[in-house]
Amino acid sequence: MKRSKYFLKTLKNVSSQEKIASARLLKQAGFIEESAAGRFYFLPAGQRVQQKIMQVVKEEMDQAGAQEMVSPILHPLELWKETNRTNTAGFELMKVTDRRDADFALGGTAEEMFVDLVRRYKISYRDLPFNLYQFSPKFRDELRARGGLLRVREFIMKDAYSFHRDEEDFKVEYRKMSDVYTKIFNRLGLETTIVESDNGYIGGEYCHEFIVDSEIGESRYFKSTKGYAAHEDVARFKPDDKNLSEDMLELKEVDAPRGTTMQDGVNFHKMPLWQQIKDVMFVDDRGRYILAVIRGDYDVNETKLKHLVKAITLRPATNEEIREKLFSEPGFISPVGIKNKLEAGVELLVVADSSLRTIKNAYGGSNKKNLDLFNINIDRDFKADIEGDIALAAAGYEAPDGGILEEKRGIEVGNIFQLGYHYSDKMRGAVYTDKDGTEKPFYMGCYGLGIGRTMAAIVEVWHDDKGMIWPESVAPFSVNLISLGENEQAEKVYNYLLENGVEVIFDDRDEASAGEKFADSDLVGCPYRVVISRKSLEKGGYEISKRNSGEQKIVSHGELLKQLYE
RNA sequence: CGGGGUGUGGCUCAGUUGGCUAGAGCACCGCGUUUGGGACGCGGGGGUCGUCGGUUCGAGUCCGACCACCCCGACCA
Repeated sequence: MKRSKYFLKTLKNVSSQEKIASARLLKQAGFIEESAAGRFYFLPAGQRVQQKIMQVVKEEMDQAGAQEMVSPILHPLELWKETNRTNTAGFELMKVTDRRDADFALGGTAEEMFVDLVRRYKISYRDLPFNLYQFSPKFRDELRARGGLLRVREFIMKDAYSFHRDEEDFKVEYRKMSDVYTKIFNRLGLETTIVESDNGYIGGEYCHEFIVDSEIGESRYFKSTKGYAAHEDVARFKPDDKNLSEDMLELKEVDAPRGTTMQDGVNFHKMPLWQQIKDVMFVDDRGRYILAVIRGDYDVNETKLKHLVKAITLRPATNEEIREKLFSEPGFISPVGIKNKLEAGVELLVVADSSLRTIKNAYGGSNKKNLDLFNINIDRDFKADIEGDIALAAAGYEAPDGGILEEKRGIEVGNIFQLGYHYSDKMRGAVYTDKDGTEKPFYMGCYGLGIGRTMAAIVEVWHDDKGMIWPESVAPFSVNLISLGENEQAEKVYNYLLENGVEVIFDDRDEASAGEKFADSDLVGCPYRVVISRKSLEKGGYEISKRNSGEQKIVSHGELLKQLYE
């Protein structure tokens, strides 16, 4: 490709507001251009990169036995109603209506479509397992797009869906996909951490995200010094035992004219924070009151709580609700005796965090203003409806594997989900015929990979103050050939490289100065730069330099190809 | 949805207490000179100042509404 004719307009000045390197560089180098917020044009150079990323993904997916296909982008809305995702999808679903008033969702993910496809056939256990995937535009009406390609409203995603007889068979595929993803990202120049994550509205049993560490990433996760890694929403830790050797003392009420915060309790009673009980009242989507009870030095993890009580949404209860519906007092809520006063029709679930088993003789509120209780002990003084892990992890805590948790930030570039029977249960007829002649639901998995976000992540990792530094696997061109007043010789080299299958962009512009060509070359970031000038010819050939190391030397015409393939 | 901010040639921005024909740099076009780190000279084209309404002799500038975009938060595979 000749630069003089290539639709690549690099910019000298780019908005000072753009602080994220990948967004700034991709725009400045003319790879992408924003249409409306979160919707991007991929210009020729950007599209070359995008296609190369897709090519790597395709090669590895095919190698793993997955089969590429494509589904419609408009999904019949009835399908989303079947799985109730019109309400629970985490992103606002975009809808369109056709002239006959038929409603469609603009696909943000395609579980329903693939299940709907598969259930149209009579599938035998002999057909299983299989894994179908596609590259297709996805639409998500995000509240806020940000960071160039990092968070957008329209993007190309590789999404794959696997169908299995049972969990055991699924697990083979899940592990395989995990390996495939690691390999894909490595080929793209990215190191990823596999992080346990929340499955969110997709449902299913568990999932993992692939995260590229980066300061500007939006995903926060915890990593143990011994290897365990989990998203902050689901990260587990071992609460340390505090005073278990103490004897249980008698429950007693004490005057406590104090403020309503945890710290007020500590200051007033001069007792440690961990010995206090923290009580947080929520209301869920069904109107149930949920009292989360946890050790005072920990915080409640709403995601864990939501899963434990099987709620779709949670909100904090208001002070009025606490007083008028639960007959308690904000700042003095207690699990002790709170259920005794409930009116008919008011449902209250007491959820205790396992950390309450690490302390004895706790102190805390009494459901009455300015009165506290001492020596509260679980089981003896109150019973939990549900007991489990609802604690928010933090840096420095002990990880489940015995290491110490460290807080990390990163960009989520892919994820893999165990869907289990989530979709095949909800969608009628999503069954195969087993060996014994009975119909059984599919056991499923799905596997997503954002192409544009991966591109942004590559730039975040691979750039310097002059521009991007593309790994060879995804560079728009391998060679940026620059002629400084030696167009005739350069043209020969250009044709020679093309004939030998080298992807080259030839900067043949007469009107651009040497400095401009060099600056552009650094900005665009092709792995190799080859300069042909009077100076290089005098030294016996062409100057070749590597973008990633800056290493530079003069090579003769005959050595050029060898240098590029080294 | 809450808080903050910005809308002026394609881009980055200036434009004073309301006052002459609305400016600069970059980009673009023409001619010429240039080629090892974002060249130079001369000439040129391009703006209903986000939209609508209001105040005024007069509005880019003041007021109101709306729209778009950006940042923070909420939210979020």
